[in-house]
Amino acid sequence: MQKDPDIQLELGTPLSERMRRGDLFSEHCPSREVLKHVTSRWGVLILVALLGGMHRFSDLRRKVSGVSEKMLAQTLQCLEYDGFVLRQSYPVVPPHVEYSLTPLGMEVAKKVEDLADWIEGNFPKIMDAQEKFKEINEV
Amino acid sequence: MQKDPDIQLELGTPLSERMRRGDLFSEHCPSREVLKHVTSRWGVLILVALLGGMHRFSDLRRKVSGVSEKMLAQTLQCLEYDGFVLRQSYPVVPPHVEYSLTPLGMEVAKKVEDLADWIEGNFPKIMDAQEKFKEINEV
DNA sequence: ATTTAAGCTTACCTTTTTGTGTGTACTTAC
DNA sequence: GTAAGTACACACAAAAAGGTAAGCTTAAAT
Repeated sequence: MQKDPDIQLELGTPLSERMRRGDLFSEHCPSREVLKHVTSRWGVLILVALLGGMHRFSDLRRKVSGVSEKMLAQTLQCLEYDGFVLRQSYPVVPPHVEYSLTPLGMEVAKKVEDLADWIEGNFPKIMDAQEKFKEINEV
Repeated sequence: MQKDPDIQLELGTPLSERMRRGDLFSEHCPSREVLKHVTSRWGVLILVALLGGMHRFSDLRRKVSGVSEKMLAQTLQCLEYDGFVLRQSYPVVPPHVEYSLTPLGMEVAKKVEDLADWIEGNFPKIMDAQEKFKEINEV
């Protein structure tokens, strides 16, 4: 009987450790927010794109095809806030802004790229599995 | 001048290669769907949870705290469809269903866990960055 | 003289995602 | 006799994400 049923105590790990790293399995874990930014629809693509080096806003917009200006700006702000992206603006006309990865950002971006690459590389296998599923479940 | 402006031709990579792996940067790339399933709010947590071995529906519901039954069922179906999760149901009363990772699922799950672990482990650094951002931008 | 471009912001609207509550069929525990 | 657990499905509602179009500033290109 707990006051807040959301707080899960995992007895295997000491409390201090859980506070320091957060525990993604427990609700309201602050790490979930960061995870959301990183794994968001456009977050993934932007991070991977920036692994290729510095990009201007419009470069990113063209590279990550399908993203709207609004979403690009918003996602970049999240990633900047988390310390993954560095934004350098030069106050000239027309505006000139450069986006790049911070050292911290490089690390996450590599993890994200790993995942993305795996999916791209194994896409044929996945499609096979999907076909089999459809056959079996007569969809 | 193209009929479908969404189709981006990246001249660095041969066409056959792009068709086989898909290109996440181009809109409507089918891999984006799979990526969405895997990086979805609950997809990440479910995959990581299943790395710990077979789970029943309710076990997962308790472990991945915050997930609703509806979302759990839906996400599991997506992951099953993609060939990442194996569902074995025993027609007894009350119902008994076991979920586990396929070999393919283990591979993605590891990539996802890598990412999740990195975020959990570096969360203090991220928080520091967030604090600095707030100071500088007087939020 | 008008268009184009840069990098956004804002308001408004649509689509997608997620949550809630209910029902089901049956058994075991209280 | 009633409640709880099991693994969902379904209908409805709320919330979040995303798209669209306009505006801003100033200079260069047409």
